[in-house]
Amino acid sequence: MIRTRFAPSPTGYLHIGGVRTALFNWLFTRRHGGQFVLRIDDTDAVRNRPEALKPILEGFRWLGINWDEGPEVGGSCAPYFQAQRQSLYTDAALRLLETGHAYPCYRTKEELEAERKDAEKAKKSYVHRGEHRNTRPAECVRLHKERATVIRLKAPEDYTVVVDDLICGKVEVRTDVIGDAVILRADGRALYNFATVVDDAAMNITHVIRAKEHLSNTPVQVLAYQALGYPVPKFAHVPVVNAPKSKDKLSKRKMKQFMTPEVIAQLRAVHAVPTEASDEEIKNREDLNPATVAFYQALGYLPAALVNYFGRLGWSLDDKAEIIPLDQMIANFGLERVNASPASFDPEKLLWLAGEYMRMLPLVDKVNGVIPFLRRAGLVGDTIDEATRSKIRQVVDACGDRLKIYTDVLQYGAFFFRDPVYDPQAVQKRLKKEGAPQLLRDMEGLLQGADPFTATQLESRIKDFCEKNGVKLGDVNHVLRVATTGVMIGPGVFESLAILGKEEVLTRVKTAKGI
RNA sequence: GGCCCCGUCGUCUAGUGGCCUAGGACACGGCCCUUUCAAGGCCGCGACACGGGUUCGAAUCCCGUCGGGGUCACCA
Repeated sequence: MIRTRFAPSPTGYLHIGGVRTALFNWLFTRRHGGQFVLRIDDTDAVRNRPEALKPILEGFRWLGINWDEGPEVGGSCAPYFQAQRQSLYTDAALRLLETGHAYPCYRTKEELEAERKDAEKAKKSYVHRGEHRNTRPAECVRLHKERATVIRLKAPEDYTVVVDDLICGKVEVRTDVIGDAVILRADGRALYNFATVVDDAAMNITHVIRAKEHLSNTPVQVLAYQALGYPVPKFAHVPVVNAPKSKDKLSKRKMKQFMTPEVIAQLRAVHAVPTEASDEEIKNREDLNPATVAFYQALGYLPAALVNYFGRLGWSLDDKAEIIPLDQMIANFGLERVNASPASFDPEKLLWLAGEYMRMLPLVDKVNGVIPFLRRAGLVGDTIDEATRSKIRQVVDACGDRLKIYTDVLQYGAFFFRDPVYDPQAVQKRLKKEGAPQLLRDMEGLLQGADPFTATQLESRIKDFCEKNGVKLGDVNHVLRVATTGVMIGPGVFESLAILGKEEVLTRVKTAKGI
């Protein structure tokens, strides 16, 4: 039985890099009918707030990445919070002390710092070897009982650790460059490197699929497995995700740089943030940063598109496939086809994919999907009656392929739900043009006489008008569009007029004449 | 600095010695379609980091150089 895990720390948001790693774990597990475990790495008590876990779980749920064991679902290896598993780490460390695989170390920070500097000066690896390395186990235990201190793992001498990585290949490291790593702090708390080993072993994890930055730590972890007498799992280190158009890691520490004025403007435009929020406040919203999943959710991306995109980032099915439905991805995902080199996150390709997924979505689903975003923007009320739903359906239909993400409905169709906001540029270009007022007067009559007030009826009448008067259809439509919608872009004019209805259209034309 | 990993169009990738004058996708440019904007169709731009080998033949194998990243914590 294949078992994998993902161990996020509760940061308050689901980072894109992490999602990609988690997705690879999940795909691999589902492909092989295994079990996927979510374990919460909450040992950093200062940084972790309990409520900071929720957004992460919600993010996974939204994407459809479900876990077989972990928070809220439980499992036979509970608890799934590392802060609650401390005794396991202590026991394991004590056992290592007793079996002669570990020893207490009383070196001060200053002494260690000096050692490190010497090593650097000598251009050698810094490898710490404590004075109690060769002290007898019983004596080590006694020493530690007498005065609790740091416990170090004893790296065997003259030995080569071999990590047979499923993505990176065989990596060999000699123990003479591996220091005796601290596994337990002086206050008794375990270090990450040790806690993961103990947990992964206790949870019977067979495949450790994690980010590349852990590759260098793996040899010392392998040593820990061996000292503990545990079977060593298979490792697969997936390359990091780089920032857009860059070779730098998409770092959690540099998230603010993605909150550009454009991004902030976009969040405002779709009402993803309170209107009264300042730019600075928005910039600090880690939960809405473009490096997080929630950002794309707030913009109305389809989760399936995100999954497809991240699945394709660093992994490929063949030489052609871009749109890969989930079932196909699960059926074909394999670590052999994961690229060993880093991949940059490309928001533009993601948007394209989002559009492709939106296009495939049935109209009913689009309508349901768009409603919360219309509501958030204050364009529809809490309850949607049949007439409103029907109107939304017409609007979404008229938007057609323009709708790539749900919030696009705001850009292309807001004027269907409120009075037009006249764009000065559009007014200048279309309504202030010579002949425009006369054209609008002509249109009033034409629109008045249109019956039924449908797109096809309007189209034939307007085309007829153009022919008789020797005007270009484009010129008429531009004026009509700006007069009734306030802007220069949007769905087809005929469809738009029909959706607005005769009465509303005439009102708007009248208003436009007065500008 | 030591150690480890990586290096094909701007980006995601195909490629495992001959099918490669390197294929696909996003982006970009042009044209067509067209009532705007999207979408669509066609065309185009554009890469094997560099230098040595091995071989009849190398993007693919070996060595070196350069470049990028990671890691060397009582962080995760």
